Amino acid sequence: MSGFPQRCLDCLVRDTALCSSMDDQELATLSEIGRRRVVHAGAVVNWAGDASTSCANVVSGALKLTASTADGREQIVGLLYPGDFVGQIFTDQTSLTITSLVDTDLCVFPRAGFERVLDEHPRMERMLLERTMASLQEAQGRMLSLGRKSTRERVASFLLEVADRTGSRDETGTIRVHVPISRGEMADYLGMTIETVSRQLTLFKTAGAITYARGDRDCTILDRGHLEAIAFPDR
Amino acid sequence: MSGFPQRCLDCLVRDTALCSSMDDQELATLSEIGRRRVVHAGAVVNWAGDASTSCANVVSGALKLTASTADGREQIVGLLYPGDFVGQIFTDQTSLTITSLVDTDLCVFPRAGFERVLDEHPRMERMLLERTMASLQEAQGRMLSLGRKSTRERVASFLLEVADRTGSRDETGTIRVHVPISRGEMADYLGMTIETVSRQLTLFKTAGAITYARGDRDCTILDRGHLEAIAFPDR
DNA sequence: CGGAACGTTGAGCATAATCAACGACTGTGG
DNA sequence: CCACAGTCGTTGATTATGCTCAACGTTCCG
Repeated sequence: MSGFPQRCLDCLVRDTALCSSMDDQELATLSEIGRRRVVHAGAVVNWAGDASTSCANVVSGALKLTASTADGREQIVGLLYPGDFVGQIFTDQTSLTITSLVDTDLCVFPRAGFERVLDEHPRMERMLLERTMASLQEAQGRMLSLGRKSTRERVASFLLEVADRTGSRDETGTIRVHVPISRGEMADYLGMTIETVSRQLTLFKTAGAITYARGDRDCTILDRGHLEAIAFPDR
Repeated sequence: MSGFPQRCLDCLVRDTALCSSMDDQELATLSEIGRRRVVHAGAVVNWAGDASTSCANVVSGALKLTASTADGREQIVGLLYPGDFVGQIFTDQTSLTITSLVDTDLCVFPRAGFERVLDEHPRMERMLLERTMASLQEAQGRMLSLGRKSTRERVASFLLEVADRTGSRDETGTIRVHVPISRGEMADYLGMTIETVSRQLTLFKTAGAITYARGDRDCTILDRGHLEAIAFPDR
């Protein structure tokens, strides 16, 4: 079957990634230039400053995007999940370091080829535009958090954010949440130190709003209202 | 002369705004739906939460984009200058308050009409995509600043930023800078208080890196290297 | 068993916020 | 013309938030 993208047929993100803007016919052109790549946990996919030669869709797993100062301070500026697009196109140099948080599958495209496909597929370009705008809006919310919220508010917001993305609610109203990152990464995401993250979590646990086993990345939200009241103070 | 956009002919941003992606012919369709609007200093152009019914190009002047918490804390998430595009398209509700910093001319389009023009003009859509990506990258840099830099570093970076955008250098190497915003707005931009901004500026003045008349928005950078060393510490 | 990585907790400290007072400048009204 | 209030910026004193430094417990591996 000529050019029919076998690999794409059973792809986990066929209907959520940028590919979902293409029909099976169109997908052939994209499929031709894409290659699957497995990235093991903790590996750096791209260093800030590298030439921008490729981009990708996240198929499974998770990535973090970090910006850093010359003296080594780090800020996580984004977390990416299956279906998300990664890469800095239309520019020759990257500004972010990309690291996998867990074993991750990528569908990688050479940048030049991807840009050519984009030229010819307005629906995909539109989808990318909408997603870029959504990322920008998310970034604006995070600027508000980083600039104006207390550490307590930021930790509470973060837990709710993760709960909304991946949490599963049981019949008693408790929400099981898997926090995909370490304390250190939470700190880098929230613009604070490991110690402060740990202390704030302990305070929430003491207050009965959450529980978790010591050092564990699984967390149960017992009192969502409590966290919401802290994350979004009305006055 | 059929549909030839008279108003656009002598437009100050004909060659820098999104319009620069269109030839005179194409511009007619955009011109038809655009209307000039003058916004006086301090006026709110849009409140966060309003329906997203229009968008615009900044023709002259300057705008600030602010995000805020329910209890009134504000963070400036962007400053817009002539040639910049304003508005949240592809979404029905706005999330940002837009305020003019000085008397500002806008070229306003109804959102629906603008989106239709975008559908039909891939070069303009591409330009908007590139600009949105640039805004996102800028936002990522600001997340790093807000999350990981000291107030001193942030104020120094800000002065350099403004100098690079609008500063004029004279023969002795000093740079005249007009800071387009009040101390309060600098604080909102940099995620700190008015008092801290003032103190950091005083420190730079005392150190001989800058001068300014008390309370003035015009500032002279005497020692760019000093500010750079503070803004970008190497170790 | 030893070491490394990670998380927690405590003590002390520094940075920046808060609270307060004051000076300079602007525009208004007497 | 001056008195006045209002806004904005500066400066000082005090407080609190969150960082730094340090110690220690746990878990996971070799």
